[in-house]
Amino acid sequence: MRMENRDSEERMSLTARAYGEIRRRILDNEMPPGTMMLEQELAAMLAMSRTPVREALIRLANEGMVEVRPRHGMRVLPVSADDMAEIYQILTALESDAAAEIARTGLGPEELAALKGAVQEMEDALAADDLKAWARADGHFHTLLIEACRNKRLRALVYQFWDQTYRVRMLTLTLRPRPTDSNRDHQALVDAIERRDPEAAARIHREHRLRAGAMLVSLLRNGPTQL
Amino acid sequence: MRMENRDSEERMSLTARAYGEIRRRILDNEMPPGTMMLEQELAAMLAMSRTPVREALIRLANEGMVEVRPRHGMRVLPVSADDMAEIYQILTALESDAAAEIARTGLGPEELAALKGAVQEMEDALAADDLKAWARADGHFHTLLIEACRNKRLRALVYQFWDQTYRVRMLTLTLRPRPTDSNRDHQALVDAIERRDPEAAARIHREHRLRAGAMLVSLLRNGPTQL
DNA sequence: GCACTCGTTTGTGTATACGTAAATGAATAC
DNA sequence: GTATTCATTTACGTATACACAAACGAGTGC
Repeated sequence: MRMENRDSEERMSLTARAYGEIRRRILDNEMPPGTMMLEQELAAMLAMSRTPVREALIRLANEGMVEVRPRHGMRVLPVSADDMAEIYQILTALESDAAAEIARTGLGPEELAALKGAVQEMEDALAADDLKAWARADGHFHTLLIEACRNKRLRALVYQFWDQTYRVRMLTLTLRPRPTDSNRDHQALVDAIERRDPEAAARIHREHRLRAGAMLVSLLRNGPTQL
Repeated sequence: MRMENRDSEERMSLTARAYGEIRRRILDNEMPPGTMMLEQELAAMLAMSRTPVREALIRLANEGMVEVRPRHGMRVLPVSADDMAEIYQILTALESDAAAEIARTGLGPEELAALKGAVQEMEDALAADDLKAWARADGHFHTLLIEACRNKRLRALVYQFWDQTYRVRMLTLTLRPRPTDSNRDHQALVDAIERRDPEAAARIHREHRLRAGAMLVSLLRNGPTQL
């Protein structure tokens, strides 16, 4: 049980392990924003030498998760309201374009069914007042959608920026209003894709993300702490 | 004479120098697509040890310029027609969104004047049949424009993908039709920004990039070699 | 108290060392 | 001539070594 996971982890390079492990700790908030750690501390924590840690940090820094400051080690980057606004502008542009492309190309019946299933998951979670499950279903929906995009570079970018919003979304989950209109958006988006209407798909997705971004930004601006 | 340049280069870290130098050689086609080099060869070429070279390669690989294959060193990535299509889809989405934002925010008179100056440069170059100068002016225009975008993450992404199209644009410069309609697009875009019309700005930029992308893709598909 | 100098500590940037596994090629069998 | 095995080479992944410069703090002068 879960043997394949351990196996695959064990045959990965140390650099890859360091990257995955540090990233996981940041996303899980085990290393909250602002956390500073020296290369040596990370190396000790992960039971390896500084070399693979440094290489992992270069990637994480490129992806905007951490900052490497000359003498103070790595710092887990906080996500300010302004950062969030920037990230959502990018996600909005990329994802709405992807939605248009998907609607133009069309989706197979099983893919459409999967999307509808995810929408149903969201409805169920909302009915059960299970916000955690709702967030999972929401992630599921958007993952199914973006995976249907043929552009692998675009997919990679979207995943990268999702990562950067993950912590904030998790931590604001209980602060935001019930996501009823979010569910409505998703249903409308599936409809637009099903009827092969690229303009509508792009517009719906754009407004969906603009609204989500604006809400998160305002929560961050009014909230006490910077995440 | 160019002393400041040497100085700044000399106080850079070796990793930064390796990154800049390898990137330059790739963009200038001194290391054409497909070129394979071992870490040791690069290190010898740049008169440093493998360590900074490896760190530079990690960044270059993240940015999609090279591929690092376990035992064959680094390989300068070719840009296929499909790659170009992916990159232009992303640039189209990001830049047209940036154009809309700029039109919404509005530009100061000196920024508008600079843009108009760049358009004039393009006209002059085209009149003089100087394609090199035209490409420079075109780059100048789009740089001025994207620099007006407040979103630094978006700017960085656009620069990164421009880099990846640079070689192809240079090498196809003489193969493409005279860029008269390109100049017209730029003039129309400046007008849309000046009258603060975000929808028009986005639409014009979108179509401008879609056309440019389609042209490059078709040149690559019909051309003999992959760049 | 406050600024300033200078020695000390420490983290990093880079070079180097080293074991391992992939690639290569020779030698053999058919 | 083709396939297979095995020894050799070699490029890489990782660990370690080391010099330097930044940060820190004690001590000094005021």
